[in-house]
Amino acid sequence: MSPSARPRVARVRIIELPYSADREYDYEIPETLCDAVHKGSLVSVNFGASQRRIALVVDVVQSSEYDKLKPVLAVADDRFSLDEELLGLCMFLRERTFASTGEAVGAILPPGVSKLFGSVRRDPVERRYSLAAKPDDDIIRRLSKPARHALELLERGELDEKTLNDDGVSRAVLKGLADKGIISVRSVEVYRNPYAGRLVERSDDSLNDEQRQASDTLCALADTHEARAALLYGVTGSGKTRVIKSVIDRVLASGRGVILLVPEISLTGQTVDYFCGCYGDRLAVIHSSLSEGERIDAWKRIRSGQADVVIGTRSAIFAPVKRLGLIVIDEEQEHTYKSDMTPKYHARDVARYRAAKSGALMLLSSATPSLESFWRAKMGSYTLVTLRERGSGAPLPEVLIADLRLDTSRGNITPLGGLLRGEIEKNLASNEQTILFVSRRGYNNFVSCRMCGEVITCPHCTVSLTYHRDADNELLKCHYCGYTQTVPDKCPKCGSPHLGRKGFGTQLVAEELHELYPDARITRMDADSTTTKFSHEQILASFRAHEADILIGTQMVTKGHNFPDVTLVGVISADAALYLDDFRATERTFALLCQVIGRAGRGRRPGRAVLQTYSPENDTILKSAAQDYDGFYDGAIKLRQQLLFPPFCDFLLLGVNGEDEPEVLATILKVDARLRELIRSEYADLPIYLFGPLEAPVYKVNNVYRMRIIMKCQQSRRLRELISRLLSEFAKCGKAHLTADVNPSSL
DNA sequence: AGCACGCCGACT
DNA sequence: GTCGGCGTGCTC
Repeated sequence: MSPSARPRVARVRIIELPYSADREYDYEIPETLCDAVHKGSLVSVNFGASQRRIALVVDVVQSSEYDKLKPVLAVADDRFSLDEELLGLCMFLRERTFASTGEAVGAILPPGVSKLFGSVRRDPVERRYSLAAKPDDDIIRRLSKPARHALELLERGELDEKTLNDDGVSRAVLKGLADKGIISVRSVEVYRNPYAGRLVERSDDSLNDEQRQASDTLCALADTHEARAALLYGVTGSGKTRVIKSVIDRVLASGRGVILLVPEISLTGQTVDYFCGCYGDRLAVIHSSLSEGERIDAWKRIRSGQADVVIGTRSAIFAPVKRLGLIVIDEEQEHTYKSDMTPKYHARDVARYRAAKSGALMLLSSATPSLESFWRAKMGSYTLVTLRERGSGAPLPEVLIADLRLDTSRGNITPLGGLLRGEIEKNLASNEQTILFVSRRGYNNFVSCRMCGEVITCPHCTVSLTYHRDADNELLKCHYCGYTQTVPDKCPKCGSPHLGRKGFGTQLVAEELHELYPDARITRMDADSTTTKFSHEQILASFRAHEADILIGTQMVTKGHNFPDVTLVGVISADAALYLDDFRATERTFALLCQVIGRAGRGRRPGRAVLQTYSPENDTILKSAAQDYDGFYDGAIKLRQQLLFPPFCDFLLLGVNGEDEPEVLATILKVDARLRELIRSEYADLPIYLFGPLEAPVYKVNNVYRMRIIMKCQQSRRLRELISRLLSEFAKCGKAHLTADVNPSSL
């Protein structure tokens, strides 16, 4: 062997090891695999006592300190290995979110990692036929009728089997011709793409002066090819999508790729359609309800460069886009961008990392930005680009605040107060459409005893059950674990038969409306009525076609749909989300109300909105009624600063979960003691406030008990080191599991 | 996580 | 005397 021998040692991390064992191990690369194994390869190895494991190669080196190396046994399909950029991303994710390497790889790669070995997946192929040799007339004469027909069709060029079949040419005929050498066959890999061939009319995407200016600013940032971040802030209807489209065009024209994140695919059908229309085959759509095959194919199209625009939900931030030039996060404040399952990442943090690595522009877009992002924009770390005009020229809707206390004092206990009923009646009379928004968060629609006050709760979770009614059943359902039971005829605690429903959900509102306005056509849209894949789209399309007068729905109805005939929007309870014990409650309420209000009057006729509330003087409600984001921001950010809340600090949530309650309690106490000890000694330099141990707001879910410690701190390498040590020490406890979540979406 | 090793109780 | 409990500890 010459001294310049090829590197023979693979430095790997084993997939599916607990946090404490997740470090680097060295393996020898056998001669036969030398060319195949590289940084980012997935390999199979024996680990410990002859266990076959999958491992990620993080480096390839000349030699190892360790002298008894085991060999690398096999290498997985190289199309699913990580390139330098994705490998870095994987390590970033591992460090920032305290995920194991396996969990990080799982988030980045499309198929289950475990499926990379074992049975070989066959790529789906399609046969294509074309003319080979020009047959002489004599032959032609001897061919069957369908065969001659096939030749005619193929005169114009290559065709796929399905098209030929549709034209009456069977597989057998084609095989015959192919055997005679008259036509040739080739197999091409096809990609499963449910969005392929979706026909969408191109819409007008010209820009007004303000939009043009915004676009110019953003394009200039993208053109620097340096890591940049910007916030596009503009009211509903100001044409943010058009501006985004023009920046995407610019980046694509420079030969670079784009990722566009949306909060939820099913709720953003119009946006997806719009971009399908713009980019056709170079677009890949990624979201959670793709099948595994579709997901793998999307990944391959992106990795190979055939698709250079990706639109998708949170996980699309990991798409292997080549020469990434732009990452757009639409509706940036939405909490769906924060993953609450391991790895517990925020898409915005991943975007910032990727933008930094590839010299791309990260563009956040919103009508009601998160306080964190708007603050960063004001502080200058993001370029702030503002759209003030409503592009359509339509004025903002008139907002009426309905004081529900007036109705209650008159003995009216109904979700529909007098003011709102009056407006609905006006709309019905003039044949204009209405949207009613019902928030089902919090204690809506539960059953309680009128005598002792007992609330019927789920036996597996510490939440009340929600009342549902279909054709002829009355049922109580748990929205956390799915448990269902019938409505009891007497109180389980005191035996009283006087059980009553409190609060209201979409169903109750729908029933009330039916009673009040038997002739009105009413549609309901919520998690119960949209169980099948495209039912959202059907309901929305039918409503847009004015096949119903009133649409009742939850959050789903608030997203960017354009309904020109809607002139009235009603919010059944504007308070519902205000008093949740979460520090982002007001911010969410504000954004939600602004969005709902924005649904009204997007056509020619002016719109109006009715907000029903028990606290008409509440500042958040007043500010949202005035669509005054800037005013809301000023107040809210001052409060955050006084209380030292994000963005002025970070939260880190340590949780202990387990089915054995005493075990969970014992473990959280041990974690707490150890944490305090570390903070007092080795990590005394870190500024940390500890709260807890506390029960999680929903203490038991699906029979899992949840305790937590909340840390107010400042993200840093050293803080992560502290947490990482804690996780290594406690991850081994089998019966109660310790997890960490940095800046969780709610506390 | 697995799977060894290891040191104590009830069985062929 | 052995089989088997699950408490530590290691895995290139």
